[in-house]
Amino acid sequence: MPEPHRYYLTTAIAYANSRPGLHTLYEVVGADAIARWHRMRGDDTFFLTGTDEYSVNIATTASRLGKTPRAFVDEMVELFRTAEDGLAIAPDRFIRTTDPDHVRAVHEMIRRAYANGDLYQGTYEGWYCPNEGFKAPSDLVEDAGGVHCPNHPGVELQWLTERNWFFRLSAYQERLERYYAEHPDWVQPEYRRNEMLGFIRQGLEDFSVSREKAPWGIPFPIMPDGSSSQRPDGSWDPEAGTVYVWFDALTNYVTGVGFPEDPDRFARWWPADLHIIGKDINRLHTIMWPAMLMSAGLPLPRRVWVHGWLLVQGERMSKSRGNFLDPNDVVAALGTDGARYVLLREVAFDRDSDVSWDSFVRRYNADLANDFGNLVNRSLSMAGRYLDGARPEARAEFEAPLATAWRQALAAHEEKMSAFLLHDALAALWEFVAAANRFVDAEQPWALAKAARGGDDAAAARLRGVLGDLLEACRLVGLAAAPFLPNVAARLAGQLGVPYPYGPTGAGGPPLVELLRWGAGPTGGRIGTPVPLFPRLETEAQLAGQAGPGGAAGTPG
RNA sequence: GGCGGAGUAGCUCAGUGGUAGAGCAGGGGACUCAUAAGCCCUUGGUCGCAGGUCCGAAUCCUGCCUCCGCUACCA
Repeated sequence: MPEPHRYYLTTAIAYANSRPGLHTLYEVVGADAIARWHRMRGDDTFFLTGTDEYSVNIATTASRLGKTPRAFVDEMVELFRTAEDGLAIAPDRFIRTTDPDHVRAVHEMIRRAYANGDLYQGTYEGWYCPNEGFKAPSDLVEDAGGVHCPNHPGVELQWLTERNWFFRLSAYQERLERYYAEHPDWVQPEYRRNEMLGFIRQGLEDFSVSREKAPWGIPFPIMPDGSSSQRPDGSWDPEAGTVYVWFDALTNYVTGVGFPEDPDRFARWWPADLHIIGKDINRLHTIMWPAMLMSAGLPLPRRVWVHGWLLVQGERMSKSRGNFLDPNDVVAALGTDGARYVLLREVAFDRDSDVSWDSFVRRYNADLANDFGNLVNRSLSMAGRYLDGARPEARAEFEAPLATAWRQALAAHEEKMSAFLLHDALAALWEFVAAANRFVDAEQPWALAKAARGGDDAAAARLRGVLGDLLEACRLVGLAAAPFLPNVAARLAGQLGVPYPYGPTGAGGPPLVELLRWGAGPTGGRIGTPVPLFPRLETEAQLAGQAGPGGAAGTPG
């Protein structure tokens, strides 16, 4: 199958209610690596991420801090962008639900649903927890004192009645089931698909898409009588209420690529190739969102990938639990590329994984400092010492044992990347790194060098071949791992004395597959000065010191 | 409660009928190019429990125990 010429991928937009946690940016780091992989392969890539900024809670928090909601989210967004910069995340657009074009896109989605007969006025009523919003009866606990929210037992519940617009999700059950049947892998991993299919088969209820009493939101564009809620002066009639935040949030995926104002751009990028989301919002993305798109007459995304959570001692890392790591601390301790690597290697992309400072440091030292970093360092040092810094060429594929190992490693790596198993994709590359380290000990270049100095021409030739193979191995791993290690990849190329043709976001060079062939590097030239790419981290205590007070999760003591 | 998944070495996991595996962590060794890294060897498991089928079960069947996911409007 030919590679698609364009690739559009998204993350869920992050809820801008407080500073970002590592567990939130994990998803963005994974998406960024996939985006870079596509850019380097030569695909025209559009990577969208951003922030979800409307909600009653945000308005409440802002008010408590004496700020306007807008001023508050501006501050939060700045924190997200700074943390993402630290992780070398390079979106093609950072979308905010407060962006003006997004408001217009949401209005268009609402109008289309209305025109399609999928919106009607109804009444929503139920127990309302001031901290969490409306609660389903099954989510409440009842005792002698009455009914309360299990998460906020001290907060008194209110019985509220809202007149809302409802979306006719019930009308989409069959169409969704058919879509699932005709696109069996559109939700992955498979068990996540099965959960949603089971949910659909239970029958679907309509859901509300407006809120009467949530002023911090996108104005609902339609009055109860079906007329526009926009007034002559351009403002929106507050009587119409606001758009339910999930309807708003999901729409960001089409806003980001030009809906509805730039039809050419939208036609080029939509449907999305990939939505990457957390398992907690699976239903929104694989039931509600496709129904919204069907209603609007738009094609459905090709794939939704549901990743797992970061766990701390078996519990979900989250801001409310307070057991989260600050991404800035992790970057300070491990570096940008080190942080990206340990996150994506240590956490399985298809399920939950326990993380800790200890596991990060061990992974960093074992894989980056000891295995790969040291391989680069020892290979360059030997070339500098034994060959006077002249860059030796790799041997031909048929006489280079590492070339065979590379072919296998690359095939495994690409298979895992295509399946979004990022941790396994890295593991495949690192098996090759281990093979290269074994190769050094098997060949003993220092012994060859000694023989060569003694006038053994065959040993001298073999030495050049062995070192050429090793530098080639380093070049190949550096390039293949570049979506994960974008900064180090460029530095490594400099040390190896080979060009690095890709730009800061991974775009601009030749298709990666060409440069990943054994022997595809330039010939001749000189190597640079070896400088450790990943300085070894000595102790956890040292790390904890660097990490500061925010680094609570898994810190000893 | 219903549906689904999992329990294998200290940790994370692979292994769907034929003499228990990997990585990391732990122990020992030889080497020296290297970030005291790398390489080689190695300790360690009644494969959740109890039955059953089979010449043979981590693997199939039954029951039980434990854990997890989904079971609709915080985002």
